[in-house]
Amino acid sequence: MHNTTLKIISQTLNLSISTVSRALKNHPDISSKTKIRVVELANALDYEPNINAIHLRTKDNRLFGLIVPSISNFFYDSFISSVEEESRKNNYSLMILQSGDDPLIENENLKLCRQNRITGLFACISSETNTIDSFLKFKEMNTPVIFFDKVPDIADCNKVCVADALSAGMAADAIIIKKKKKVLALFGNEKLLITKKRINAFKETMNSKAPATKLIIDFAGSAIDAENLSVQYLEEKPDTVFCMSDEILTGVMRAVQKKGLNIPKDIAVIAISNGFIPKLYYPEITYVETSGYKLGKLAFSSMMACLGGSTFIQELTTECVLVEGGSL
Amino acid sequence: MHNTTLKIISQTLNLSISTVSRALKNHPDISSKTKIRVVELANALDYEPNINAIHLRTKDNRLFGLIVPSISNFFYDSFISSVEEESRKNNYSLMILQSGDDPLIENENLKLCRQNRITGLFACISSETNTIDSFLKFKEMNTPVIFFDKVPDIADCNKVCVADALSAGMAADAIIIKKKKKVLALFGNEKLLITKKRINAFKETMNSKAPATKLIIDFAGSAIDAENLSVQYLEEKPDTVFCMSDEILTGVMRAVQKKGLNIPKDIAVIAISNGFIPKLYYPEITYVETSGYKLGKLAFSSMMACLGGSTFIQELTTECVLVEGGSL
DNA sequence: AAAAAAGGCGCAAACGTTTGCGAATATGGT
DNA sequence: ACCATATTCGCAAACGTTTGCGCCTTTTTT
Repeated sequence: MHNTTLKIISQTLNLSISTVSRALKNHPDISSKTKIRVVELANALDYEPNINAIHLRTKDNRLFGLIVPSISNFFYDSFISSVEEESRKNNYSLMILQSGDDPLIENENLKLCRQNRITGLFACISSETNTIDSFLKFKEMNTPVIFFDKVPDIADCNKVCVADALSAGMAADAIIIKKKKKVLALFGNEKLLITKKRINAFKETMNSKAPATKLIIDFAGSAIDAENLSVQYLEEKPDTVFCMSDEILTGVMRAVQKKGLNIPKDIAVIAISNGFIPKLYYPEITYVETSGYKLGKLAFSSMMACLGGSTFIQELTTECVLVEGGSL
Repeated sequence: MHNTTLKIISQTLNLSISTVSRALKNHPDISSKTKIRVVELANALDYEPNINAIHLRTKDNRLFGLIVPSISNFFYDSFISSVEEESRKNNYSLMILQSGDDPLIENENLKLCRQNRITGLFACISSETNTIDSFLKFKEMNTPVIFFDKVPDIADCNKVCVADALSAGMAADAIIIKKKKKVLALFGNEKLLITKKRINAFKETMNSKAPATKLIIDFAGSAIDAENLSVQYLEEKPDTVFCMSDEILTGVMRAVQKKGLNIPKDIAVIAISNGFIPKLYYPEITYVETSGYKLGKLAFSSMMACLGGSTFIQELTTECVLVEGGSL
């Protein structure tokens, strides 16, 4: 059983608990002789401070909550990976929870976060959530909330996003440079803010800089959807297909392979992606990178800014870059 | 600020702290009248019990630790997802940590787990770890450790694995049925137990049931490695390639696409996989499924068995199934 | 009607820390 | 030798719970 406590150390050393406590934190009040004695015994006994007692006493839990629709997702997992890394480096623990896109579970998770007195929350709202009141409770208690990726459509909250509009515009630019004439553009869930932003930017760029280009636009709710739609639209012989996300890309690629089309000879492909999926194919798919990893770093620094006292509400976006594969 | 405590409730209701505490847990000693009063006020004040105080008092932290080389991995993320789900359902919190395959970080993580007095640990050891002493410390303190996926090569510890030997054997059987004559088999890190098991089972099955089949066997440390090796070995015109893992598969597929080979006409492909990657291609890759999700469920139930008092050391494996794509 | 049982509640200790304050001892300056 | 100042340490309260025990009222039993 693991039960070395300050009390035990103090008793065997004939010291008071407070002296031991101070000795272990290198407090100037304590002589170096006793410090050595204490530290040595502590090591010998495998002493580990009881986190619960510390948190109870100090009221600082050094714990972040992170809520995400699903951990098992090629964007979120890299985001989480990034936040976990930073948290550990900064001596914070991280409680990761998944909502399954279910507002009920989401609320349970928020409750868990409140019970655990988290010092800050990273939240990606589920696509079914239509009220964010429970999130606002945290603001009342002065716990910062950093929304990421899927953020609420209201003003006064901290958000970090990949550059939604910019990335779609960059993809459009890349298409225009290659002088493509007929583009199939597939987007995700029509209701999501991220979709709206991307489709608007994409359309606007195309219309303003290359108005002659023909556009076929549709929305797919899943990879399967994207595959079926692609099979259908490829009959119309577009010379390029643009995919708003990795999920769409996987569907499109299956359709392309199914039809036996050669990339980039028969058809060009470009996507907005985290970077993992495009590298699975040969030639690699050209994509505008929206890195979950970078987003995680950004979210974390935003969190630290809030904890540092900044009351400045801000909406940050990661920069994004075009990664050339051979598909365009 | 969030600071409703039992004390506050008790004072405004002219009750003792203990009565309030008991009322909230529906203790039979308390009259239903006061129970109602207490519960109503608690709700009105948004009372949430302080987890730290509870844990300090009860010495039961209801917290699991989970250590994995990387969260951002198509096998582990589903494993984690599964464990998180079960933990939440059973009112446990989960602390997820990644080692980055670095024994030093691994040790830091273990320390964090000890400090947090976790009630149990799910551990996947890094491939660089050569001593598991720090893991054994947990056993001394009666905290169960369930090793998963990459498990130590010693006897007296609890392990859950995908059916390493069986899955490789099944893949071999599938190849034999198709009467393949020359098989390129690529495996992962040679030092890992999982690799040893798979290669032994694969070889044995092939040798005993189809001794005439030519085997080209090699090891790849990464997807890039696998790609390069494949490009090289494909010159020898194997009719089939077997991939020990998803990582290997992605490398092989890039090589196949690079060479412009048609699946399954020019070459057949079969893998051991989680199921995600094989579905990205057309035709889908035939694979023996080793589900991270199922493994997570298994690990969790094994953990619960340990906590339930079972001292029975066991090594469990998930069943596995052949999923036919069109690649063989 | 007296004794026994049951119901409803409070006291106080304990979990393992941190920390303000005061007390004892040692050190320095003149 | 004396006072002032450092140095080193201990006391005790506090963080928010849980829980064994005992006390005072009621109700039930005989």
